[in-house]
Amino acid sequence: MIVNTEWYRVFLHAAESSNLTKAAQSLHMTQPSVSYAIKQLEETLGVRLFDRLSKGVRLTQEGQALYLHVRTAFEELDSAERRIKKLKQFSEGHLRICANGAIIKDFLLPSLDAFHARYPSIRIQLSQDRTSRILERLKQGSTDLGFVHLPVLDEEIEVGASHASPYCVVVGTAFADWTLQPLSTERLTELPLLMLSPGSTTRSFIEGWFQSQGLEAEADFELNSLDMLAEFAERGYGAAFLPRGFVASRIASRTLLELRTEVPIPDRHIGIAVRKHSSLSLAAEAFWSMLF
Amino acid sequence: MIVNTEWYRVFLHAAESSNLTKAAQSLHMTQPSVSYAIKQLEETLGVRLFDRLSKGVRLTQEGQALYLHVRTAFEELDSAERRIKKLKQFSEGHLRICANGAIIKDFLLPSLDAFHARYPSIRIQLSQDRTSRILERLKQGSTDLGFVHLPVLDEEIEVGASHASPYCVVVGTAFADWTLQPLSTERLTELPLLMLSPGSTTRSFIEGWFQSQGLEAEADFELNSLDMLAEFAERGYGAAFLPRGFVASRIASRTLLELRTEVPIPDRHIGIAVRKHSSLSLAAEAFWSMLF
DNA sequence: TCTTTGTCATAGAGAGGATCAATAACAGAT
DNA sequence: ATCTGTTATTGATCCTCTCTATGACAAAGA
Repeated sequence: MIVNTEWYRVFLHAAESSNLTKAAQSLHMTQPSVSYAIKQLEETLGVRLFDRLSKGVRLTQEGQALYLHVRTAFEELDSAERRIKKLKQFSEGHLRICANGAIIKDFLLPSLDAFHARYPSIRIQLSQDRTSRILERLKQGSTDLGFVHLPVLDEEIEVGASHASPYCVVVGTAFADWTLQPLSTERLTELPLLMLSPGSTTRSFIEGWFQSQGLEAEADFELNSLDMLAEFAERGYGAAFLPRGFVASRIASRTLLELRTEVPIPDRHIGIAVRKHSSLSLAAEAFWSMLF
Repeated sequence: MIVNTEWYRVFLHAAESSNLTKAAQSLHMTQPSVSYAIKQLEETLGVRLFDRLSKGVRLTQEGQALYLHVRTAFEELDSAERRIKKLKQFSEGHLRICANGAIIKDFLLPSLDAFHARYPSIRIQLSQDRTSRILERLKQGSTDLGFVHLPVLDEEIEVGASHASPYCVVVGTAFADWTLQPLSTERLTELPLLMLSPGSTTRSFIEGWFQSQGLEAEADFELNSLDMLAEFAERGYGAAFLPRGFVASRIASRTLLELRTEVPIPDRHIGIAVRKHSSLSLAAEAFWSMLF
């Protein structure tokens, strides 16, 4: 049985006011329209829903039964619309970002500051996570933008724009004499190496650079954050590969020294990842356009 | 927010098939119509509900939230329609009658037999009850027809048709000599009187007859059913006022004797009562037309 | 790379149904 | 009897949905 659900809306109002004229008013219709709709409904269902009295209408037994169901159905639709309204407000004033820890300090922070200054009422949700988990979250729709190092090979992910992030190798002042001339990659391996824990894309990036030259990088320290790497490098434990932006102030103040290499260290490329075909929230759109 | 609920129906199918073309098929519409409806819904709610992919559509976060609500709402409407269908079948094959005990045997039974013979599949629900309670049940819609003694003064009740039911006074053979000549009402009061318990309309009817002649009827026996009254009269305990139809066979077999009275005992009038303006069920309609 | 296939979107025309204004019909109440 | 408040009916109108035809696009395959 297929019943025009708009008739149910009319029925609902009629049942609640027991008066077709009043129902028409609350529905912003005329009384004959209501009368017509009720008649259609009754004929479609094959049941008389109201007894017509001289001063209004009265639900029949069947009408009463129908009313209970229809009321809960429309209450459900009401709550659906309220829910949507809330979600809309929320998502419009909401920016969800995931990024690698390396990227946050090196690249994201200034943009984020600017965004927050311009749209202070937009709530920012920033999650630091590993690249693989960021992609997962994008795919399940629980974040809007993902900032990851390229390349990203996932079929369902799209990289919107990219940004080069220069890397450098730094040591503490204890190794000052290593800075006098450019180093071959081979000589570099003679230094103790400070690296992130295995599995991170940043570490793979560095290992890949060595491997492309037929050499094996062996980590002497395995630490969990860029901060720790910089800290240990400063104290003279060895050499660390870090985003130049991240260590720029330390290099300027000469607590860290940059090594020159014969083979240049390639830039890494930071990309903005989104789920393919997903429509961006307004906030995400705004943030995106502030980045470039 | 007022949203055309038919759009929700389209949305529901689209969400369930993740494919507007297939949704259109299951809705017996064309794909552009579905596309249009979804667009309307999205614009009205101000939210994008689907991401459009190259092979179908995918619910957005908001769409998923909406879907859950809309689904339960339409499930509710479904169950409403199933409920109505059942009620319809039921009420069409269902006759609900209430009647005074006195009327059942005296008047209703033969008609009921005929009705049952003609419509054996229609379920008959017969409740024996007091007049006041019958009127209550009519007013609350829990019975279709009420068979009661007239007059009925209730504002909300309508009496459709009436039928005269002759009454008589009977005694057992022990009082045979009382039958020789017509009795004045005064003499009648000298007999022990067998009556129904106080409060019944039948008893009021009899008391009213005495009172209209300035006499007081005093009950010697107060019993609860016509059968009991006949039984006690037969055994010679006194005189009972009973519907002539009810005691006809006993009079014929001379186990009960009818007294003649100078002032004739008026007929009682049985009426078919219905709630004013209520539409009768098919079965009730059929039964009604068999009565006259 | 080009074609094919499957998808959704758009445009414009058309039809059908909901809506309306006017009025009738009806029942209670005054 | 008349008045008031209700629902039902009618016929015209208008709007909205639906349709056909076509476009646009993306993915898969030749």
